[in-house]
Amino acid sequence: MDYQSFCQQYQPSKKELFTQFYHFFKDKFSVKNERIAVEKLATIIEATFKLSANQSFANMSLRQLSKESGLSMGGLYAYIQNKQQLSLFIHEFLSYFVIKTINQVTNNKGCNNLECIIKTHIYLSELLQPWFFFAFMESKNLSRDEIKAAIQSDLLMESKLIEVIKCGQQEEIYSTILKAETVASLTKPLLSEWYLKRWKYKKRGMSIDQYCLAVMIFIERGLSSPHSLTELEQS
Amino acid sequence: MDYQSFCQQYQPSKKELFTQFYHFFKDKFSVKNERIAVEKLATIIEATFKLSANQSFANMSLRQLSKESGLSMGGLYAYIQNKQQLSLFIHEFLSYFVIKTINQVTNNKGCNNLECIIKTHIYLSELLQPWFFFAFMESKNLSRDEIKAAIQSDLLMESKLIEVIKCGQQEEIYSTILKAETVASLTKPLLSEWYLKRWKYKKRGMSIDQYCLAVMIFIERGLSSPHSLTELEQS
DNA sequence: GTCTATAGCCGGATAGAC
DNA sequence: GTCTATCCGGCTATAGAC
Repeated sequence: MDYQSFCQQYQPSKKELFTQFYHFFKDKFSVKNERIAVEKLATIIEATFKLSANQSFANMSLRQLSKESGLSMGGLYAYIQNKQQLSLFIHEFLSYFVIKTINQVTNNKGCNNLECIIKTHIYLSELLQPWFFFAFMESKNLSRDEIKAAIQSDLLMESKLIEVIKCGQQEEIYSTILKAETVASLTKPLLSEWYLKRWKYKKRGMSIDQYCLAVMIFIERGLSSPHSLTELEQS
Repeated sequence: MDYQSFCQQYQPSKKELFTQFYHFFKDKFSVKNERIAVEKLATIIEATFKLSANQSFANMSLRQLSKESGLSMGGLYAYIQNKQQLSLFIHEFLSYFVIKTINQVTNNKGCNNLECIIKTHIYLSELLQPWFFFAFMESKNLSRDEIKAAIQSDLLMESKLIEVIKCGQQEEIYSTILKAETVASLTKPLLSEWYLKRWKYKKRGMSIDQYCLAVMIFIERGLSSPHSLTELEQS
């Protein structure tokens, strides 16, 4: 699986994405016309990403947002009840969407190896980079309960990693110098790195698949037992 | 070198730290009595860390800060010219302090190996965890020029890493599958992970030296050339 | 050096016309 | 559905007493 083939199967168009978004929170919007709502929501969310990427969500005023999105202040409030809810919407939908996609991928492909899980996460974070970036940066401002909900997709990813690693360790494909939990924990920041510092790698001319490869080399080697290392080196 | 010995040599007391802080910005404070200023600055900065850890610097009001630090609103303004400057002070001093310490360590010890550089960074980030956390989270709100300045310690670290890795590659101790720049880039998020998620590892009972060991295993293996891998495994 | 009191502004949110 | 106009609270920052 490479990025291109992943996209063909799982990349939603902007319209598809925000249609799902609309239906996920349907009853919360006073705007009932789906066609209009989907379009405006896309504008609002994207403007939010743009503005809070430079400053931060807290520093973004709704006046700025209204200007950037082309809606009036009043118009904005047809889509959100208050500012905080806007942030919440983003967190909750991302969490839902990530979990859904991860489950899809792992089920469909019978893909239960490290490489597949890691690539799925990196590819997803590429497709939804502003979402991931926002969720990472603004997670602090959620209330306890909201954090719990938003963290689920993170936990799912981590548990999938641990599961696969433990499995490999039992089959003695992987070394047990490091606990599965430790490897999983060290893997996660390598996944975040891609969407947090994407500009850096783009600038350097590193493609997403090259990045995945580098991460895989790191992890596979960190996990490799002595007799498998020589093979790895040759491949 | 372990954490304890690092502390003995480099850990500043709170008083020492904020005395340096005071002198670094001396002319900016209207309070001239050093004894008083150092003490109050410590209170203010620590209150800032506490408050912006839960919310964010942007969401922290100066009223909250005045309550938390025990100074009145007016009193605060003897130490800062405005809110933004408070954030700037933290970034600038941290950058200065990190660069200073890294240079000290690498010079004193003739410590020019990967392990030493990585440990230095992780140990430092432990000593100054709130500073590092703050700098990471609030870096977005700096202006372009300020970012450049604050990023210097980051660059220094990265260039030191690259240098050492390239050196090892030339001596054929390290493999060249991955470019030195790539390994350095993948290493940095592993360093940040410790101060960003410290509670997680504390809770799990993982000590800082255990964490360093795990990171070193990851990286050394990612870099190891085939003939050195077997040795590594046995050690 | 530090406080209280207050100026002045800006941001979130709402009412009501269209 | 969307806009304009406006309210009101809270924020940063300052003036001036002690």
